[in-house]
Amino acid sequence: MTPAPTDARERLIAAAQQLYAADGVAATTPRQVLARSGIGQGSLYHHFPAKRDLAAAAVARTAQEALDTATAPLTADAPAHDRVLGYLRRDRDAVAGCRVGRLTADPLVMSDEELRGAVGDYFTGLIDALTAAFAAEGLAPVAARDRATTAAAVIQGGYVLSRALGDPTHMRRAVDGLVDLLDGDAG
Amino acid sequence: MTPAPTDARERLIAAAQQLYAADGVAATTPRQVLARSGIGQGSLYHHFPAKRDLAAAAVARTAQEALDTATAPLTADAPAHDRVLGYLRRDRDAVAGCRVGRLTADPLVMSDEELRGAVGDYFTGLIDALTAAFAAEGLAPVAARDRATTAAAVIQGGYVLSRALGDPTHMRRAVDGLVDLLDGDAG
DNA sequence: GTCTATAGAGAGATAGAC
DNA sequence: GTCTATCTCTCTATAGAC
Repeated sequence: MTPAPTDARERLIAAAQQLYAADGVAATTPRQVLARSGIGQGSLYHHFPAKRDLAAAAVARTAQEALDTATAPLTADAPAHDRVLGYLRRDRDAVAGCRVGRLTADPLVMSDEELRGAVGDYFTGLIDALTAAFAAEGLAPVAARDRATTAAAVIQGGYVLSRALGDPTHMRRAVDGLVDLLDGDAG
Repeated sequence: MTPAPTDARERLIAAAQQLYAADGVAATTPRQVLARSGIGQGSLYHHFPAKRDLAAAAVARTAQEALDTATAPLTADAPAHDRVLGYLRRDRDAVAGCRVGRLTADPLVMSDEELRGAVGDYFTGLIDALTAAFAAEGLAPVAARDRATTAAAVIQGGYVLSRALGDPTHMRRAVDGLVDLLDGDAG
């Protein structure tokens, strides 16, 4: 009749993920994680020797979840162009910012090789999936890779603009401008 | 024979700007600003009652400088298309990230109306300048605005990708992919 | 206007009972 | 494995002499 052996651990990770999405890793304190998770001080340091270790677990989880979400439309059973549009037009909370992309501005993440690696892996996976979709549209390898990078950048930049201006419209405009070019309306 | 009356003040702002570019506002301590500027504790709090006030001065300065730099190629005496390319291909330290864009992930900046406003004004000015350039190329107002937002997003996203992966190549690819579309090589 | 010294709060982390 | 209590360090800010 043992309870889920890592329940406290999982609750700590979930609480950390939520707090990191709002304030980043460096600005989130262990006390905040305890308050949100309802777990006690001793348990936190039993499961995670230091703040950095909790951060590594929570950031890896967030990056994996975000990659799954992002690549889902790109690997769907549909024409390549529709898959790209599915990625670009996916529902997003643009004003909240990208929970992975924002970590590139977090000093604690960028100074830790493992944390930084998790963020990098997310973008590598995303660009790879986009590159495959553009290649399936018939683009040459280099052009597909460049265009995939452009598409990922438009979404990341759209987050930055919408967050800076407190308005989701800017994400929409950034995507509309790219789709316009992709559909060859102008040149 | 009075010395420059605001010399200490200016040195504090300059030191803060450098530190904010590296670590952000929230993670930069008054002690670091003192160490880098060579100014004493008392002087800091004489010129700036609180950390927030120094941040307001330094962020406003950085945003203004960045806007001047960004719009210089866009307002040059050249054909509109060349002005846009001048903006897109400007020399950037991509791995360092955008010193303004990164502030959208800073809790201290985003929770302060004045600081957030300075960041927003930068992007408003940038998008306006880009919109004017695309309109001068003959694009209709809405299309010009959307495409301007896309261009600004590509640069901001290029910063995020290059920083996440520690490689300036990704900024270059994001720009190349956009230029490819702008020049109508594909569609 | 600048300095040194220091206060008060909260950070990250540890101790040790249960 | 979880708890409460507490330690040490650094943070932001103030005090008061010069």
